[in-house]
Amino acid sequence: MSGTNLKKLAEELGLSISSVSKALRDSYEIGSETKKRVLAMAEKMNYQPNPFARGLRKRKSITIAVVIPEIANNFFALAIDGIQVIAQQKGYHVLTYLTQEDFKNEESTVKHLQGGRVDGVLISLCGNTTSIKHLTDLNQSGVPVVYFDRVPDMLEFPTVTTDDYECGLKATEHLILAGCKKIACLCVAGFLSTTQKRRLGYEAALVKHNIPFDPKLVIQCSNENTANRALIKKLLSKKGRPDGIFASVEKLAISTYYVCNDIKLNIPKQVKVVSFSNLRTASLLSPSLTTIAQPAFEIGKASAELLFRMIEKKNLGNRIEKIVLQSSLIQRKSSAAQ
Amino acid sequence: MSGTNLKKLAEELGLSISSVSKALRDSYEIGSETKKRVLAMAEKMNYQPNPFARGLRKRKSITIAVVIPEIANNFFALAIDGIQVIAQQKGYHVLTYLTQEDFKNEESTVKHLQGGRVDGVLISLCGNTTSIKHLTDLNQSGVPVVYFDRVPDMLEFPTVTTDDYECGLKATEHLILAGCKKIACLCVAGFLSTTQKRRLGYEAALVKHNIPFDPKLVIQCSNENTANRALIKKLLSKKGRPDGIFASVEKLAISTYYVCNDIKLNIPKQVKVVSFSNLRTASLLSPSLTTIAQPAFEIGKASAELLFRMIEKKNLGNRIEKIVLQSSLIQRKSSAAQ
DNA sequence: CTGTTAGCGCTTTCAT
DNA sequence: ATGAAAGCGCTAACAG
Repeated sequence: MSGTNLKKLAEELGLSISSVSKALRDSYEIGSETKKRVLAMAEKMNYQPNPFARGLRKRKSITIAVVIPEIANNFFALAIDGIQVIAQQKGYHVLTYLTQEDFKNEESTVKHLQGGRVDGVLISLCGNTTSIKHLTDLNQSGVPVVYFDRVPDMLEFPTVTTDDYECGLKATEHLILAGCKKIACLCVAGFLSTTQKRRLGYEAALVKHNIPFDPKLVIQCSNENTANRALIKKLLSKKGRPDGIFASVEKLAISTYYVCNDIKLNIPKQVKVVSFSNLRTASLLSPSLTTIAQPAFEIGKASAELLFRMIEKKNLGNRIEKIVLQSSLIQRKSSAAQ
Repeated sequence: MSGTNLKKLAEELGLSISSVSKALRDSYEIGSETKKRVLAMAEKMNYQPNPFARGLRKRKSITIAVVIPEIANNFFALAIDGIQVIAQQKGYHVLTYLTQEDFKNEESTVKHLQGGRVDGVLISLCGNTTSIKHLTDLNQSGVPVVYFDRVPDMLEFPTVTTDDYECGLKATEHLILAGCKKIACLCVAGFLSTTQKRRLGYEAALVKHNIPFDPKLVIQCSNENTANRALIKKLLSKKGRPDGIFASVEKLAISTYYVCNDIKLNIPKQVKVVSFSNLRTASLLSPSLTTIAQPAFEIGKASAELLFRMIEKKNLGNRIEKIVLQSSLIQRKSSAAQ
């Protein structure tokens, strides 16, 4: 039992509960002498206010929730890092939830957030999310929601994203300029706007360079690594295989890396690969992979900052702010250590 | 405003607040007819109990805190994953805090946890933590604390760790058996038991194989990547450089990888490297790095399970349980894709 | 400047 | 089987 509460403090000091409360909150109604005494005693008795009592009374939790599909993924880990930095600055607590890429999980998690547990929510949707009613409900119950990276396809929400279309184009163009004639696009199935936009960028690059679009070169992958690897292996094993690969998410680039290793295909001599990723992983991947690095940390920070702006202004998404950050193409110089 | 509370539900149903409360908690005191009506109305009005009111009343938060030095680090990301899985099973919420390897941060974070915000704490200490008074205080105030991975050096606490000494020995022995004559040990400075134990394992392996111990080969690194790289570069640039490197943490292995790339030193032909790491990163690192993979996900799960056992039994650390999990040495077959 | 009081939403005796 | 009432610890309006 921590047990040190206002009542005990007040008894010890011979003051009333409310005076102690006011003294601790540095109210102008309290004399400086008394304040000192109270502060000293609070320190001595190791007093910490009960967050539940305060939350109940003030109808404020000083807490935000972060809902993400997974965390064993550099992008989200870095994003959380950014979120935490801002939250800490603001004196907020951060509840983290993993949906494990499962819509059912996302739905029940968001529902649990209705009761007033948090003052705001940051979310990156999971791959198979089709409806966001659970989130609009939450929003209507008074909780501001900011979507980051994996955002709903509609226009009416506060979002923080990167320039996915442009980067899909840039990445594919990079392969074309490197001499690739037959470029495959590895996508993840689903309605995620990010993947969609990247694929559209891929197609636009082909059009721009007068390369015919072959739907058979667009590979719909899943969340199953082994299944994905089988698909990629099949793609790269047959003759007439592509000489360029655009992996629209990091995971698929890693799978490609594996498969190439496995079937002894040299990157970049036999196949060139360009992938979305982030700085840290990019540095670990074979130096021969070119990557589009998303500013994950900055996305986290920007999302949290936007959310806090909304919380402070009690803006539930009436004035919608949309932020788009720039990714950068990173091409590592080939190395000698191979 | 969510606004749906027991009072409104009760009014709508023409029942008393307490009856509705009981019905929702499936009390035997309420008739099954009434229960159905209540449940239906709660569903309809999208009722979610206020966690603060409940927490205040029941003196229980259904929340745990996870305090870690950083998250943009595969080990901790995977550990959190494991923790979340267990917490979700138990219906608990998870507050995450990053200390950013800063003791001051760790101290103030832990202090904020005193007020009853959480029912238990999982912590991995930061590198420069020397005293754990803040944690023993927290524990005495009634909050069970489980230490994982980076645990205090003393014996009296519930911990979840890996077999660091054995693995330090195993890793070094691996290098010796691979023919290395001059093996350097990259450590991080500080009182972390993990690093200490790994270094002791390194020394033990040398003794076992009659290799003289040269203190100049033990490099004390820091949290500064650039400084570390400079140290490693210096180590590997001079003639008479080591032919084997034991990196006691993943970060240092990555730095080594960079430096070797930079100064065109071939791994493993010119320098063999073995490092602590975890499965996912191990697979990204050059196939020529051998790694000791820590079961990060399992550590997370085991830690959370231990904590919940303590919470349920109101065990504040009187009966101390210590869990040691096994790491495994992973040697990737060299690949053709280089 | 300090104290009294009501009440946030919920659970839990205790009555009925 | 249902309801009334007290109280968890805190804040804020109102008195003094």
